[in-house]
Amino acid sequence: MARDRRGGSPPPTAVSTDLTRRARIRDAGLRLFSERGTEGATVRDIARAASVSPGLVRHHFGSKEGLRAACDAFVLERGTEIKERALFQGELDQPELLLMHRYLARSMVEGSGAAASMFDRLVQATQLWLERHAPSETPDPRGRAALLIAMELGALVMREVLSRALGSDTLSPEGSLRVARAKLELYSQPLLSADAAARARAAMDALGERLDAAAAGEGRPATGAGDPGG
Amino acid sequence: MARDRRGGSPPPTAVSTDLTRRARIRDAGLRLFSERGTEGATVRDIARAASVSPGLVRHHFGSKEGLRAACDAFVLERGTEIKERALFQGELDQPELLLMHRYLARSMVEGSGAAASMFDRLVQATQLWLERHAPSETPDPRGRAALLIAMELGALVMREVLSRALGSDTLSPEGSLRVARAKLELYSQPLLSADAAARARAAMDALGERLDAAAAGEGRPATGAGDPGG
DNA sequence: TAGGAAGCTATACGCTCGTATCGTAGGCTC
DNA sequence: GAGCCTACGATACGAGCGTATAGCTTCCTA
Repeated sequence: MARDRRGGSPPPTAVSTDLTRRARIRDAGLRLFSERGTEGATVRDIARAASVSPGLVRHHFGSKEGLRAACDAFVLERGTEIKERALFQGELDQPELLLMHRYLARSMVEGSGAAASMFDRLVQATQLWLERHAPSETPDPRGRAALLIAMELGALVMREVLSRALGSDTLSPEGSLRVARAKLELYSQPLLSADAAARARAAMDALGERLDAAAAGEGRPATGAGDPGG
Repeated sequence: MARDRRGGSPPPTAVSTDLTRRARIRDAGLRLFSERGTEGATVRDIARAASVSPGLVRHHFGSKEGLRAACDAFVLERGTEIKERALFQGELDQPELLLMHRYLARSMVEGSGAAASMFDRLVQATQLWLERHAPSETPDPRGRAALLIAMELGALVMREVLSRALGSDTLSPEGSLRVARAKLELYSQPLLSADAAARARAAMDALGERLDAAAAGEGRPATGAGDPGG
């Protein structure tokens, strides 16, 4: 992925950016995949966005799926690096980080292969964060972390409707500040009173026992309960 | 949408279910749209799932978009009814409710028109729920509710990766119980200490002031901060 | 300085999609 | 029972997709 500039019809002048054409294609793929999904983003569109012929996409990445895999790999590699920089050096307002997030969120909705491993990685990091900053004697720390990450990413995926409902773009400075404040609100005070929580816990324990009993005798199934409002 | 049964190639015998063919198409659309998205679900597949010719889809709904609109309308209408029944009569384990949820979540990811209005409706209901059960002197109750709903739906959309990470299907009795417990955990105890919350709040206030100042003089933008682990 | 390798475009093939059109069968109205 | 409306299937069409291939240009190497 180092700098290289060779042959081709257009004479070797700088073309819009100083990136390799290969890198330009990858970046365009990253952006269009996260905006429109794997199906929605066509090779031709990606090529156009990179100011390149569709054939070149195939030349460099073999196939659309190949480009997809390359994007996955890139996010997996650079993503963690960028995220660490953001977390530990406070460089939070990187548009690159946002792009990675959006790409990941899309991938996870669509169930891409690399998305799953990235999700696992995020869950593990979150679990560590939770153990350090929000300890709890929960019997299922991994479940707690996984659900939190899924919900976090959800807010990103729902960006469009969320923006509409709030009246301001979630990605704009004002909108993201508003979301950040709301998130702070949600994270700093419990939604359920100790009373309600205890009642819900009891109900779930009962359900769990019923489930265990059913497992032994192939009884009727039962689904979850107890979420506020949604 | 009443019962009707007229002409057609197959003699008037009962076909697989007792639903109108029109209703069968709508149901298949509901299912396939929520499983594969608007692009992923083809008219031919939907027709096959409904044991019907592709032409009949067009006949009844005009176009694929028409079918989509009909599904939206159905969810908008029946959805609230079902949800109310679920909430107020405790009938939580309806597979129909789950289908509606999944359809909605997909719609919102894809930004369908009706999804937006449904989202608004959900936000309003959640806001009421929050005011009653988790009062707070937040300056932005609507923002809090909207974010909560977006995150709730996110967990649904991320079902695939979430299931993979947890090791058990989120929709199975065991899996959904586990998710419900994790959710209870998250909702019943704050993730941020009063200390950390105060610090974050101060940082956001500072950011907000900087933003207001910039608004007057067209200064440089700045993006949000302060989310745990994600 | 000849020749192969790499970057790149242009063009075309085959497939699948949404949609349009036509033909047919049954029920309703007068 | 003639005429018409509605339900429905079969077939076809054009567009857009991913992909294959051929050919040109430039650089590297021997």
